[in-house]
Amino acid sequence: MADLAKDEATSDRIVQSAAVLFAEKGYRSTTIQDICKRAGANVASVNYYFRSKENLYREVWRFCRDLVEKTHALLAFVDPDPMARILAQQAAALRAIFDEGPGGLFPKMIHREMMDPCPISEELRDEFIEPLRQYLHEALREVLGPSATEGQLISCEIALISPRIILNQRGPLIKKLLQAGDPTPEELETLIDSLSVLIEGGIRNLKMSLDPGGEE
Amino acid sequence: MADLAKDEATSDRIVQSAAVLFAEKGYRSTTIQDICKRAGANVASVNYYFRSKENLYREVWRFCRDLVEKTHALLAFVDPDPMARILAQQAAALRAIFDEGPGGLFPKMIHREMMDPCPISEELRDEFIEPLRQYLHEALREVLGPSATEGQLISCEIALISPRIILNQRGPLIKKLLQAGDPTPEELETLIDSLSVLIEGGIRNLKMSLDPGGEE
DNA sequence: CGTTATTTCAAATAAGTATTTGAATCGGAG
DNA sequence: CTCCGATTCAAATACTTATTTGAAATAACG
Repeated sequence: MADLAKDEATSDRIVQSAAVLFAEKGYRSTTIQDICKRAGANVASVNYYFRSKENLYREVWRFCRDLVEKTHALLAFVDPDPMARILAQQAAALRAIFDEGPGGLFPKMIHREMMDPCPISEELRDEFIEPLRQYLHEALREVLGPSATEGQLISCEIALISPRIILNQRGPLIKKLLQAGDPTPEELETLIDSLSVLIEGGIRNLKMSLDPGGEE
Repeated sequence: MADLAKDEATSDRIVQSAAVLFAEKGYRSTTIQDICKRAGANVASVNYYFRSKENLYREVWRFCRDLVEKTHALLAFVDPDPMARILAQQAAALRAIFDEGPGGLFPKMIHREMMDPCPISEELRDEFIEPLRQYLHEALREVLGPSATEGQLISCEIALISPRIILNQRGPLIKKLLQAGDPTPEELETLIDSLSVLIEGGIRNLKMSLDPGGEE
């Protein structure tokens, strides 16, 4: 039987290789052959251990989520200031995108999935993605108050999440904008800072347009 | 010989069908069979008239661009206030994304292309996309002044362009956020308004962080 | 060692899609 | 009408990629 506890079992190597490739290129653009080459395994191994590519994808999601939960309990520390929570989540998400290590995998999977539907999108969204979105939604509601419409909250969510997705994708646009390949750590901090300043000013402005005599 | 001037020549029907499908699903996800079915033509027609899918794609770009130039001369009217130019471009781009008519095709092609590289990305970017980006870049420079770094300008570009791309893609995220399918015209205007308020406040905040004693 | 279960592998199969081909059809010029 | 080039078409080809298969290699265990 497959001894999954052993160090370099083939099925483990496949999950790990697949995680990196799915996070980087998405479900559809990653072929079984790529995965197996990287894992040093035969093409038949994926179907031997996981029955199908789709099933391997499910496994990879669990693997990445468990990785995150093992390292730092997500959202454990809750800042009382909702704006601080929003900005912290944003900064963490952006940093994860450029994190080469295994901690970056789960956010990358999420951002891929938001863009490019795979055959089991629905299932994944409810289990892995929706909770994080809810967290953001509630923080926004708290910042903007009861007079904000749902449509306005959604606009904020779009403004927050879309840069993450775009930066994660490393598509033609980003390649052009970040000419010199990936940003250095300092450039990354600058980027995160600027995007924070933009989003914070944006949300403040929206709040002001709702509630001209704001309390401050 | 193919009489392209005639009303419903097959090659015209193919270009038009292809434009709609490429704009909606991107280069890779659109098959020649889809295009031909929509155009009521045989699968061999694409290669008969255009030699290859790639070449048809080039043709579609020219077609969409010419469409735009015929209807409203792009960027012809230049507002002296750079912030107004930025917001106008943003609103126009967002509206185009939900425009069912042929005028929406060109922006949709651009937004697709920024996300999903096709075999001739480089060529297209230089010819069709870069001029629009330059326009935005210069307006941002004018708003933020000489003390803004290039990195900050790029952050603004990302904040502006990424919501467009995400909304254009109609991917899983947007499907979830805009539950009831496409927004009604009123919802669309609300969305555009909110995003405008967000971006305007964001850029103002960034300017303020550069130049604490702003002239106003 | 020998038997049995597990794992690996190269090759076969299957399914999707772009491209090519050669015959059939159509439409206008003579 | 007849002929000829232009167009359409169904079928063939080529390529990519997921999946299956059956045999060979390996490990487990008596």
